[in-house]
Amino acid sequence: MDDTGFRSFESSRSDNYGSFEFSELLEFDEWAEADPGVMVSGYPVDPVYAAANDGRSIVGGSSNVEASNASNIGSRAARKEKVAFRTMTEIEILDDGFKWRKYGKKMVKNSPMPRNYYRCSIEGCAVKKRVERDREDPRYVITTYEGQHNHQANML
DNA sequence: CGTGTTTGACCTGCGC
DNA sequence: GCGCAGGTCAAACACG
Repeated sequence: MDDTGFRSFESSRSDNYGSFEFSELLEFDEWAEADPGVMVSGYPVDPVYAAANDGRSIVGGSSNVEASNASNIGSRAARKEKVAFRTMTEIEILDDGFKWRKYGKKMVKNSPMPRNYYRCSIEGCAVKKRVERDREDPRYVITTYEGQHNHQANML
């Protein structure tokens, strides 16, 4: 497992996550902005959502999709990944092993609750995270990850 | 003293 | 071309 994250998550959690469980993967969009033809046909495997899972892997393994399409462009960051999923939890600050810095809050019309925008604190890491409450189920939190980390998640 | 959070303002894209 | 919604930035503040 030499992924970009997905480790060091076994002993940092508290009991706050008692009611923490993944409900379902809402949606995911991946697109190659350079060459749509090389787009991976699988699913976006961002180690992030597995890390936030406290041991229960929701997506299983397979995290080498980037090696498949990075062969013709020659540069990384050739594609963005957006992963959104709903989580049943009281807290909205899901600690996935990365350090997040909130950079904005916006009131969305679709939801009575404002949406929060987070960004990875590590320099060079352009991963963004968007946290918002489910409109129909306030006890659910919709977390959207965008991008991939280029460092270890071991920075707590 | 350093880091992270807060909040309003500003910018951009899209729809009409 | 204008308006709306969403997304981002930046200054000030609070906290460790």
